[in-house]
Amino acid sequence: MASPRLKREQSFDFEEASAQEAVGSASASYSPPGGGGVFGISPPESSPRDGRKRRKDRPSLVKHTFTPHFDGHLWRKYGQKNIKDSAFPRLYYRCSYREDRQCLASKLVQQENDDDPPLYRVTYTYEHTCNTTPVPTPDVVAEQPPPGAAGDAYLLRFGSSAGGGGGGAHQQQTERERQQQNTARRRPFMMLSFDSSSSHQLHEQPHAFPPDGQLPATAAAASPSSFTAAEALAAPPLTTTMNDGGDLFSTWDALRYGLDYDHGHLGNHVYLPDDCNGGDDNY
DNA sequence: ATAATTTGACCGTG
DNA sequence: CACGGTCAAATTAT
Repeated sequence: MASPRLKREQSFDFEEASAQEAVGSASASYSPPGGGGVFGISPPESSPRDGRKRRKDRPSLVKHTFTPHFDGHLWRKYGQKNIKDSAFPRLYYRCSYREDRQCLASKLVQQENDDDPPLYRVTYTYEHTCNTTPVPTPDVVAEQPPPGAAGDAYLLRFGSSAGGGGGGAHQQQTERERQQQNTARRRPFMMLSFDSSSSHQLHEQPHAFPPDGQLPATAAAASPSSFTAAEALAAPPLTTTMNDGGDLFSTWDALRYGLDYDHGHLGNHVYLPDDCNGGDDNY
């Protein structure tokens, strides 16, 4: 009858409290060279009896990006809630290794705008204590989006996070985003789309990318002369010219080819410009 | 069948 | 009291 809600032992008490906002800065690189990292906190192993840390005390990192799922880590969605202050629901993700490696790393993904390339505000809480090496994922961060001014172009910052070669964590994106018609009525902004060899849940998608690595004409044709992420992505010359310092290309190249290799099971990642969900907010 | 996801409800903090 | 956050169970997808 009633819901047997068991008493959960939520004794999350941490020390340290540095809520920094790395807005427009891809400096959110998780590289703890020796007990530091972005958060610089310690795992909750002490006796959480006295220090009643408030929620606000939790170390969190705010980052704006168009690819909230491209941080090189595996996240498991554990909740979704509608925020009164936001027209979009907030998604709660936790490290998939939380139970395996006690990784308390969690992140909140909230859509800020419903622009063609929806901007997501990702709030990272705690660092990954797991030993999993993040896959080289390009971070597309938006730099200070115009609040009210005519934002014609966002400053997309392409950065590569982590550079491990072993490949421990795989990106996994399993959002049930219904494929709506790509009506590029507004700005022909291109979305980042990575297709893997293995077909996943998106059986509805026959082919997101041509084998030759060409960008979908959907936006390609729609962007006659405008800086778009697609251009930057499609820019990398496939001619093995070995451009020194081509970190960007290197990353992308590895992403497009390295990840393409079905070494096991890579997650598909298809970003579609769907104007948020249809009114499907079952409340 | 397994795993991840989804949704609702409860708790904590402000 | 209200909002936000998390957990638990149920459902769905693979």
